[in-house]
Amino acid sequence: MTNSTSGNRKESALEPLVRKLSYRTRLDERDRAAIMALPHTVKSMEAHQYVVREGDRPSHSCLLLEGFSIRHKCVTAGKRQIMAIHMKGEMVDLENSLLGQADHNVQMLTAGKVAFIPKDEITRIAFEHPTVGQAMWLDTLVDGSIFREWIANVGRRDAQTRVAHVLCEFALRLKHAGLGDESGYHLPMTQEQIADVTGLTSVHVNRSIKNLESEGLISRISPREIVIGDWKRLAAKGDFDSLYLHFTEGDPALA
Amino acid sequence: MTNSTSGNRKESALEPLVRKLSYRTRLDERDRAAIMALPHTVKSMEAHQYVVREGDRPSHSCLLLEGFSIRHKCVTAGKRQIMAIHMKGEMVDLENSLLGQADHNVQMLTAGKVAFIPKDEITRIAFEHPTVGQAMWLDTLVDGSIFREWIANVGRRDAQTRVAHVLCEFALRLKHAGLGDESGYHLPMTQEQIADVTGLTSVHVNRSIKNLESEGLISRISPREIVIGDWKRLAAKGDFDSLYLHFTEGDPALA
DNA sequence: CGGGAGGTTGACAATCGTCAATCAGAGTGG
DNA sequence: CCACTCTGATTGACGATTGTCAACCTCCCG
Repeated sequence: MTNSTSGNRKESALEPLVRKLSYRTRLDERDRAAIMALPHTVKSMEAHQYVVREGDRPSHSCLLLEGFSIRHKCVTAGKRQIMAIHMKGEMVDLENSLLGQADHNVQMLTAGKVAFIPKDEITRIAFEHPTVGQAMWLDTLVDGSIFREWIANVGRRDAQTRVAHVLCEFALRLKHAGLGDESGYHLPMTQEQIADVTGLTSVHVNRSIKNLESEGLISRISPREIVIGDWKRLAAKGDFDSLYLHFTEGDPALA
Repeated sequence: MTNSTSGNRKESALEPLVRKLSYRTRLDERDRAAIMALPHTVKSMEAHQYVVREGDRPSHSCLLLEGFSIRHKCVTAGKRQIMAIHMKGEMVDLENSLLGQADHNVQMLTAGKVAFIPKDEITRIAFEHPTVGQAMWLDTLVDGSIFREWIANVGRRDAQTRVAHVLCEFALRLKHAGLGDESGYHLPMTQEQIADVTGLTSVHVNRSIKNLESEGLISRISPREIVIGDWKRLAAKGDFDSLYLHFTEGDPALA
């Protein structure tokens, strides 16, 4: 694990955050500069390494620069539920740092890099640059929208539909992050991890994937290389409507 | 249905919002006055009446003044999932109004009153009074925390545990809203609605409740009058830890 | 008194979980 | 190059939780 601290040089590691926040909110030059100038530490993380643990009182908020991370909780009987998956450019710990005590774990899914920003700096920039604050707020609202869809996914869809839905969400989010497109992609998770996303068992996830395959909705080069043959049919099977991702929609009043 | 518009008289209907936001964030007099002065319309709503429908482009954000409301989505096959329940003093529509297009429905569970605030006024106050903006942001983060817990609830707990967990959450939230305490309360929902919260069927919710009753964890005067005999045992059965409600915890940096 | 919504119960079916064995691929050391 | 090992994927047999269907009950209200 290597650390590197940077103040506000021209090539700030926080550029992905500027890009992310600019997506739904128009930021002016001073806003951008203020984000880039946020003090931070970049840390290389190994796969499975914890970023935050439930019960912690984090002093920093985290921005994911490379790799994938998950949020999860453990319930009684040793079961685990994954509540979110994050990719390049996403803030993975506003919740835990701003709310005081972490109510869930944040863990690296793959190796990657994370920028740690003191939480006081987050609240400061939100106060001094209200537009930046609103942009982060909007981001939190989109996270909430995804949480709601996941509640519906695990609560009211059957196994095959759940898995298909997750595959669809991945496709669009990876495309949005510049990591693939809806014709196919590399799944960064094991079937057991997909099980923890969908509230199923790994055995049943395997069967569901095989069913999708036998119905011709997807094919696989290797177990994790997903090829989506017919996006529309897969989306229909997965009861997938991308509205909840709020990609193209934004409030013009905030632009 | 009666309407009444009020500008910024002394007794603003928005006082519950001030109280709510003050809970985790220290607001000064100007912040409070600005909230109270927000233009709004108060509307009496009937039970089952929709506040926002999926696909709408709401022009107003809503504050629940009296009664209970739910957020829900419909999935294929006519099934429905309730993603949130709201009570007095909660903003029930920041998500839908700020994100442009509504990704879910908001519907009254009981009769009640709702204050409609133009969404532009919400973004304006957040910009002009950053502390108020941060308070609303924090509120959004707490909502997100509850969403995450619900994902875990429907994803990884068995039927009886899910129902017990929901009963526990209700008890504490009703107490917090000044509507009861953890010794018991009146449930504002039918068993079918509890089913839509827990991802079960009404028949199975009924069996789960009866089981909780036969184990002596709760008793009922009538089907909806819940008496919690032993809070600790019920919380244990429901795998309930109130941390995720973030009642007592707040970031001192934001106070 | 009648109607309706919601609650309760039983019999049976289906989805999904558990257990356990086997397979496939990547990395390691000899 | 070849065992060896480890993790993850795959499959089958069986069991358990939960859903479905349908009946009946209870309470409230006009």
